[in-house]
Amino acid sequence: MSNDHKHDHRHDLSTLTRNQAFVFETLQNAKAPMSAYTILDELRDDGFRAPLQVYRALDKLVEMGLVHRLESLNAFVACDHPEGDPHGAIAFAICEDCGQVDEFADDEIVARLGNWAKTKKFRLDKTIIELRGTCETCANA
Amino acid sequence: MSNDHKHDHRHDLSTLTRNQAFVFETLQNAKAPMSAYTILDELRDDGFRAPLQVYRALDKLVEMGLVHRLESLNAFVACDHPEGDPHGAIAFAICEDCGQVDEFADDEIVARLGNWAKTKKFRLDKTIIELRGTCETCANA
DNA sequence: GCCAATATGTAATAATATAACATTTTGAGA
DNA sequence: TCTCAAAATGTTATATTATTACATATTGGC
Repeated sequence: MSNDHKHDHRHDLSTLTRNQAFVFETLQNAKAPMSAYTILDELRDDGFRAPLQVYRALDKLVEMGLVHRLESLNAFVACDHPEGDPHGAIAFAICEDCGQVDEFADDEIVARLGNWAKTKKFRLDKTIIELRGTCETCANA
Repeated sequence: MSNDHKHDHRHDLSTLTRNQAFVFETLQNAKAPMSAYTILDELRDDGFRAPLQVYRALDKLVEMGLVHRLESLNAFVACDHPEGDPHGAIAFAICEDCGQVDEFADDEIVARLGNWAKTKKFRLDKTIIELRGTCETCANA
């Protein structure tokens, strides 16, 4: 059985620490995924000086489910889901052109992967689904 | 429509260049995914001296469909499929413990993702599905 | 207030990946 | 076979992403 549900959005934003809040806000304002180092550069003026400050905040935010890491980009996005709406595995569609990310869930896919895991007795911790391509807008441009 | 089928196993192994053959053989003999730098270290004795020699061979091998890149590991594995058996998107189940990778296909999942893309008019170039967890053997150990 | 857990600051370094440029090899067609 | 363009290779330097190690500060339950 998957435990992707482990990290719900139980976390009140007011419980974020100073650094976590800065990083989260930066990601929320971003139009596309950001690398840790890009975030760092944006936060120099707010007293950030080292990568670890960003990585540590990101670790927590991902753990809380407020931020997602895009493995195929080595970058991060703020979660798109309505506050407090917990979810299982999510798929990301990433436009190579404009960088925009569309986040969606498909229960049937999650179920099929869970089933495969069950059959193989594979203990599933984390599911990564990323689609790379071109969004409608960029395809028409 | 996905064009994940673009890179079939049309490529005769005899068409591999010297460097490609070395890298491919190294991956085929490996029990777990290898990073580019680990491959480089294994091939020092065969005249490899720089990362680019490995990355360039990997690029071609991935293009040919003989090797897969695991995005969540920044590592590479030799394709597991019988020679000449073309395939669409593949899922990888990666054991965090022993590193072994189980490669599988699920047409229904591919279809659903393709459908999502069609609906959103997203031009799908590449599908990444990676399951992180613990394999049966390691779970019992 | 005490103290343990958590968060932060900072420097150094490790791990992964690409840019830029020179040279060599390969293979299709004249 | 010769030619020449495409592909592959060699090499140095550098960019990008991520972690280790250690010191200090803050927070919150008791």
